Amino acid sequence: MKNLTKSIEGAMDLYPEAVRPVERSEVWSFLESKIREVMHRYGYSEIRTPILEYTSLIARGVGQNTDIVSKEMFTLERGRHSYVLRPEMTAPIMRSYIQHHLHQKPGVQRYFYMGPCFRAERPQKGRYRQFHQFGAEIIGTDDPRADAEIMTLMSEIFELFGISNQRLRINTLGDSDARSRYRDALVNYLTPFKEKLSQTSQDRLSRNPLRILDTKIEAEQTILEHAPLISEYISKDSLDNYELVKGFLTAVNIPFIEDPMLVRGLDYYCHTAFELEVDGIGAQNALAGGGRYDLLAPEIGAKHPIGAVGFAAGMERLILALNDCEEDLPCGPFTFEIWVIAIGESAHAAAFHVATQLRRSRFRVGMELGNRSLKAQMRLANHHKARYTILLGDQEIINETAIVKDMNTSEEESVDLIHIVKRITELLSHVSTSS
RNA sequence: GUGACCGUAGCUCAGGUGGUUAGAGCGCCAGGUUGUGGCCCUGGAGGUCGGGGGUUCAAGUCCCCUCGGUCACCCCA
Repeated sequence: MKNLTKSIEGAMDLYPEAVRPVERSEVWSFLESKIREVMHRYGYSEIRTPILEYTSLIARGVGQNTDIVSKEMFTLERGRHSYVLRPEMTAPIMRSYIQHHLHQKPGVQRYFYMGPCFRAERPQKGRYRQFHQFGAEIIGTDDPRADAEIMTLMSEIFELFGISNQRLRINTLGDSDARSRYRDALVNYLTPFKEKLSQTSQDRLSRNPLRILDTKIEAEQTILEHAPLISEYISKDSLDNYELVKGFLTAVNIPFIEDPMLVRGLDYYCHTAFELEVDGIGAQNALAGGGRYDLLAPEIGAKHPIGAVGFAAGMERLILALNDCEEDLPCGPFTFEIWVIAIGESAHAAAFHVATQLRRSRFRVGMELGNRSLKAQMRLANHHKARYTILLGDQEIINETAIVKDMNTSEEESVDLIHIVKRITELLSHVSTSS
């Protein structure tokens, strides 16, 4: 019998005060709000698309021969349709852009997103079956400043979180014409070495030869040393464009490493491609990646190419990279300004009333439910770092008062119940101005 | 999909070569204070040792299977 109280492999719960930062819900909301802030500052609006898409959209958009489509998709069949849990966000966003005629809006469109994606891989450090991506897209222009802006934005987000050892690697893949001519040249060069290549590389030689470039097998890297470079096949326009992108990056002090072997595993990329890596988060060291994808739109049904560039980053990997500076991440129990204590059942109603009044007055108020001793309730107030506790017992109910206790000084005062909100407001405004 | 290692309390982990009722620290609950937190002291709850099968007089410990986890290959965020 299957253990029913276990989440599925490679998918995790996020819950308060989890030991590992990557599972701690407070860490997630903290990071999400920071990311949102930066996105808004750069002028990006949030876009949310369904988690389910038609399988054909992803297959066409991402590319039939990619690893993602050929072996990593969670698909489900229902009736005559085949759906897929989205493995990435770019194709769905482009679909949405076309579907809602968003090109009709004035100016270029800037979008950001964050949410779960799914790939059926074996889980390991920094790689989960349900994982979360955040990213940004500029759609509607081929201006090289868009490429530079995307990388600048990406870099700033990681900089903001104190990730200083980031390395930005960039390359240009050229247009589709250059890519197909380069592809032929690479196949011509590699075919004589075919016997010396690994099985996967041999397969790729016919299906997706560019992917052989980022092999990690040393013998293959040696063979590739004298292979033709993609830069030799790229048009002058494209190279000029690449120079402009690099120039803009340099102008705003974004350091980068040019890597002519950098290729991307998704078919829709062309021209600018980039990857941001960092050490210390395991073998999956790519925090983010992206590039230009002008040809995605016609691939999924648009009449013409649509200039677009974007980046995608992994939330879980970001948190792993932050592990070292864990003191910057939220941890510990939820804190309250006020903790309301009822001593005995006769005080329950009054305590509930006081707590609700204060909550409606925008204070953060905690209260234990059930019948626990005063001592136990005080302990909870302390545990949650309440600044003041409000005590209500038999005597207070008779007098229509409450005891307000300052948890720092241990001083107590009696306050009429009708003035309780006013008094707490005074006390806490004093606290916030004096500290 | 392939490989290596690992599964003992809520958490972090002890439990040589099989041998009484499976332990510690932290956390949790209660008491020490008939209505007062943190510190301290005392006590308590909590484990089918991931699950199933086998070897044995005896299995947390050895063997097999299985389910998970972790890491790596591969690939990507």
